[in-house]
Amino acid sequence: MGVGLQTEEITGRARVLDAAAELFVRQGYVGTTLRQIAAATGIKAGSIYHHFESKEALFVAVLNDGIVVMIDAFDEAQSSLAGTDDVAVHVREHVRSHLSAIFENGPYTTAHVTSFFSAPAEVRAAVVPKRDSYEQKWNQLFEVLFPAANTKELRLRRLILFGAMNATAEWFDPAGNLTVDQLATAISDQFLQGVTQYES
Amino acid sequence: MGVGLQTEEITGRARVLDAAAELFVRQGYVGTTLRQIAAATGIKAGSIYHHFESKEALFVAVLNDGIVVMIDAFDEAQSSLAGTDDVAVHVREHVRSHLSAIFENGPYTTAHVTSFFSAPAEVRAAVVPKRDSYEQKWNQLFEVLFPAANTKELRLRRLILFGAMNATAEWFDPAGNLTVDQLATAISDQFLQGVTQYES
DNA sequence: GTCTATAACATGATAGAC
DNA sequence: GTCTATCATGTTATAGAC
Repeated sequence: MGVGLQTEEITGRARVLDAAAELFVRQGYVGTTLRQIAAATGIKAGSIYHHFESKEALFVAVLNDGIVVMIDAFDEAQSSLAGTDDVAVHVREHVRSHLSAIFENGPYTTAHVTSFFSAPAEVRAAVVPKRDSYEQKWNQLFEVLFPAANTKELRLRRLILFGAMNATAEWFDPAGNLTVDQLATAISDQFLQGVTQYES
Repeated sequence: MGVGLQTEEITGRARVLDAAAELFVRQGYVGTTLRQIAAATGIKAGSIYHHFESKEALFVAVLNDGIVVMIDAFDEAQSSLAGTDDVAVHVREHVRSHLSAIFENGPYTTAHVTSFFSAPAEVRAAVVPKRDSYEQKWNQLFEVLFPAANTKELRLRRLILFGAMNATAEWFDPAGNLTVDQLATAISDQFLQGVTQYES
């Protein structure tokens, strides 16, 4: 639900969540302490346990919110594309929506893509259902857009695209020369046409 | 130098390094303790300080060895391609060599690609020179292969490709259905031609 | 080169007052 | 809902014996 990011009533729980998400992005799960999260929230470490039963539960909440943001962005993009048939437009718009979730929707999605794999097994297990449902949306999209390819091939292509997109969280600076939109176009073009356009 | 991986004389230092690399891959830097590394080596935690002056220095050594493996693999691939002009062959062979370094050359390279960005700033700074020299090799390769593109474009394409390649460390299972060679072909094809081949 | 022992400190978590 | 105080444990790192 991206708690605390959209409404005025920012509860104490949401403020803890916001602070935690930001710190997890910068320092990872193990590298972030409850004392740091508490300090960033403006409370003391012990008080966090009024909102979450453990550090792991807090992490699960952050990662889950991260996918929810991505899922919402995906659905919105899909709605806005209802009247279009152009494969390239569909791909570009969904790539843009995924990157936008990472760079323009707070730290939740960024925390998800950067620290899902390094999360403790129990945390990953708790997050996997929603994460799977997001991946299924992409798989289904690809099956519609590329009916000539088989499921296995498309899954591989999706993993390659996800790798390229999620890695941007590690090197792309939205305040730099390139905008998120331009980055989305570059990745989408690359995914659709490759680099053959540059061959001499 | 990939210490301890190639010769018979496996020094105590190299055995610590090997154990550390493997644990860093599985648990990350902060998630791995000196006691675990010592136990995996067959010594006690305090003894590690005979070989390395700190945990950070040990991490730096692992990450640096990881790039050295990649650099060696790159140079070898380049030598073996001396007689070929085919752009696709060059790209495929270098992609294969990069993936081979991750999946078939011990845990050093894997540790590098999975935990470079989450490493402490001082560690990253110590590793950056060699890392840069590897990236420059790719940039130079691309400028030769795609003379029609400008430097900025090629840097962006390289980052997209690196994202796709390095992310495989997180999901690809070399013991599964797909071989490393097949994975390399898929990524290389995707990079060169995109998915347009599947468009209806 | 490895050991034991320990210093010095940080961590997640709990209990009970306000 | 937040506080203080504290527990139990784990952490890197050091010192000196063997």
